[in-house]
Amino acid sequence: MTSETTPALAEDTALVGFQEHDHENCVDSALAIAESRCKDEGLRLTPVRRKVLEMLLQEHRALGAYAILDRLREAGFGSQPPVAYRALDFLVDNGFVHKIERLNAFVACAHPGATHSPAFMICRKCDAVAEAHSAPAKGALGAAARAVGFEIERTVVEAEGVCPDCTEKA
Amino acid sequence: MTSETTPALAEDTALVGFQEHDHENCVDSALAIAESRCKDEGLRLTPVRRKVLEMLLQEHRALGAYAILDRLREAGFGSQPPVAYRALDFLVDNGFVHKIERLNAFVACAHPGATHSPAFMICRKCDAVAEAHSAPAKGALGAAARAVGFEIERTVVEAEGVCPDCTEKA
DNA sequence: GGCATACATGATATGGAATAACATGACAAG
DNA sequence: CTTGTCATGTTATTCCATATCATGTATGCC
Repeated sequence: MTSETTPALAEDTALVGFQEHDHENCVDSALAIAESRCKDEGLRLTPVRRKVLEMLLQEHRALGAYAILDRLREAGFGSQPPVAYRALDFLVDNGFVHKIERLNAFVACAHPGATHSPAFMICRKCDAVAEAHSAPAKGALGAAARAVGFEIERTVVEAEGVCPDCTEKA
Repeated sequence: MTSETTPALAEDTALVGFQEHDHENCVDSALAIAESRCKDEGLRLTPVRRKVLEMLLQEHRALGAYAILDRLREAGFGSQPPVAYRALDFLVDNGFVHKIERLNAFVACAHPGATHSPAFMICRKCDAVAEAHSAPAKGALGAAARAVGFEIERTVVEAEGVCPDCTEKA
């Protein structure tokens, strides 16, 4: 589901996911950014954590916790659920990885470094996931929240539909 | 996960959204609306389905599938997972119930009758859930989708935070 | 009525997601 | 060296979800 058609579109903003890109480079640079950010902020990007991030970057799609666990086992790490969940917790808490609630699965963040409130487009045919930015608290939801006195701390925004590749094939 | 600490519903009022209301009446009228809509559209609101809807309306908060299953068992229905999931599928497909992805749980729709794309406010302290309307496809996400050719069919919008009651208590 | 069909339910079994609880190891600070 | 903290590992369990097959029930058609 990665690489294939799709012309280059305004690259540097919002979208990564349904477009071609230099994959090798994107994995390496994302890992480098993660390492540097961890160093700066005193976070420990340990081997398990790094491995999980690396494989999510490599796959470039959402992986379930048990798929991650399988790969950890193959790589010689612990293979019980908490091993994966703890690494994922760390990565999610620090913004390196996002959880896709709709799929109960995880993807590497496409915009590392930036603090953001992500939105996702999920293809129901091929499970490809693209990350965009959202500002849900500024629209109708934000108004509703203010009206009743609800304090928004975090938002989940996920659009389900069909990606350009799958539309084309059909 | 959804805590089972409901004090008996002796009162006629409970929290919808985060506001008081005439609970008895709201359950009855919602059931009536559902029945009438099913009749109109040739849908079969069978006993299991009706029971599930009724108990979600009664509880007025998100219930997990197995909590629902427990109640079905008590009411003399089948007690295996598919029984609950099939009823829930029917109710969700027809807009009587929404699934809260963040909680892997289900709530009765607060705006029956209207076709809508709901948004939710979920209190992380007490798990209360309020429903609002959203139009995510009209904002930044919609623009991003159009830009890459992603066809949005459905959206999940869930805000996590603290409800007015819990804010007050703190 | 008898029959075919579609749909609803029931029961079994299994797979995947997530966490509780407890033990060990590595390491830095005092 | 001891203590505290954080990361990892392991066991066990609970909850969420679906595939599969069998049975029942309403409906419409001949």
